[in-house]
Amino acid sequence: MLNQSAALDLTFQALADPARRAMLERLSTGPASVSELARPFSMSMPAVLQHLAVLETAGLTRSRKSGRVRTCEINPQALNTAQDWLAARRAEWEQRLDRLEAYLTELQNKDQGNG
Amino acid sequence: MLNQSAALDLTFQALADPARRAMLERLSTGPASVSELARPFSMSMPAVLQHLAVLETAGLTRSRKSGRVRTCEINPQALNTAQDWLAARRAEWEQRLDRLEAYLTELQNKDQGNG
DNA sequence: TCTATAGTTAAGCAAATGCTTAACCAATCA
DNA sequence: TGATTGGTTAAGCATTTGCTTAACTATAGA
Repeated sequence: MLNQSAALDLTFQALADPARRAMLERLSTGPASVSELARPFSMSMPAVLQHLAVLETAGLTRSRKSGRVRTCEINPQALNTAQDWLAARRAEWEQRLDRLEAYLTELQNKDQGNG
Repeated sequence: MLNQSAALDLTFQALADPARRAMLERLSTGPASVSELARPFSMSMPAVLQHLAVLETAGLTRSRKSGRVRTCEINPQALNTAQDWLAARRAEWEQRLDRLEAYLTELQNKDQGNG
């Protein structure tokens, strides 16, 4: 079991590459084989394999080999970790703005009381 | 103007480091100076500066210098790009599951009609 | 059985990353 | 004015990343 921070490291790192995101985009429409995932890229097979390994290590995809073809699929649950973190940051920020607004309103009210 | 993919590269790459995420977490509670952001880390000042540069280049933060202190703040809008991409992937996946379910239901209905 | 297909491993390399130390500038403050 | 504080730049270095080619294994089909 990986701690939360290490999991986010792997997830965001995996998402930081356009080829890997393209693979995820393809996989979000349904499972695909390795060579099918490789097709859109002008990249050697080993390079594709390495990208897939990064995705799988991050838990963003799973795969199983049957015969000589390996079928990959997305693991949408893994997107949660990333989404939750982003949502939490936004929430904190909104909260802070709310407090700021409340404070400014309070100041204004005091001011009107004194004027 | 950066294209969408390059923006996502920078954003996810910036989020992939625990120190940078910690800085963003701090900033999501309100603005802070460089040295304030540096305090929690056992890391040289230049290292901190570099992390901040990565965040700012990705558009995740902004900063202004007044006197000799530079004040940084989060730019929550930049989180949108990342969140939107994740949401789109999830949506595509859900859609696919829906279609799959519809198809299976259809199969089952046909089967009952023939049985 | 021969051969093409699908994937895998190993080794190597250039560029990017994350850090360091050393040297420095500029705004405060005693 | 001289020292301290806050930040910045430059140079260097170890590690990681993203890719390559070459060599190899295993399954499927003619």
